[in-house]
Amino acid sequence: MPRQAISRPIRIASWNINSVRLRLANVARFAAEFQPDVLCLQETKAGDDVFPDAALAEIGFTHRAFKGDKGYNGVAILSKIPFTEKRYESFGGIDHSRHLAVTLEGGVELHDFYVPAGGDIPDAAANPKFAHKLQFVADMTAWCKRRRDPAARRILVGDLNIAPLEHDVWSHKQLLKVVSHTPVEVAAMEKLIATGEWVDSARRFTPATEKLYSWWSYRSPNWDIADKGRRLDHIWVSPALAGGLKAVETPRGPRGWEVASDHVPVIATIAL
DNA sequence: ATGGCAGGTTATACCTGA
Repeated sequence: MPRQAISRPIRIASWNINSVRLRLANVARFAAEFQPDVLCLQETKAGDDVFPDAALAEIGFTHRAFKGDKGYNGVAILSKIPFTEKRYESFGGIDHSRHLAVTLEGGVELHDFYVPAGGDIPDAAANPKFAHKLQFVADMTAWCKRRRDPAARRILVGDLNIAPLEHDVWSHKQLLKVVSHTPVEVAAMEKLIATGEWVDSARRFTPATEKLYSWWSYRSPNWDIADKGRRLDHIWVSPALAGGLKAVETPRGPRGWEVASDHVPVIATIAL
């Protein structure tokens, strides 16, 4: 068979799975019900030696790339579309497995990020985890600036751990001092978006005036009723790809599955 | 205003997450 360019819109998903080994059944169910062509995972919590590579191949992801740390962090790109040039870079000055990139057949760069959560105290002087998070985002911004290319065909997905818009959180006012929605983080993310000329794909389809979440705490027993969510998970595309966006879904269902992750997947349908 | 849960680990208490 000759290699063919991708001729139909493809479905690219991002999901913080919070342990890929514990939630293999969730991945299988998601693959069956939502038919992603590419699934980018974060927080796989598995070193490469214990990553469930064969089980994910069984689920139908014929192409897989992964990089994990023992018990923490970890990113993976699972795909039914061939990719080349698996690579990763270090951001934020600590050698965590928080970035993985591939080039999809057809030449689109895909970057999967897991930005540090940042701890509890939103003060870089008092909380090294918050300082690390801000440094990580600043490094991403510098990286975008170095790689600036208006014609580039790029997709950046992941658990970016920042909810930038007022209606990306259940209460803007109550979360202004809560890590993930503080003004300093939001400003850092706005700078990153502007520098990379990224298009926030979900907000192309859900107006900024409408609440939209991808994460609900495990600590709220009635997560669906209380609905105190945040939109921490994102799919961004470069301007050259924005015109191909067909739809973005953030299904709440997977948050209610047995042994659920506290994040739900985000899925973009896009013509490349 | 607070506390509430969950996963992983050379585990059985403590770190992480957000």
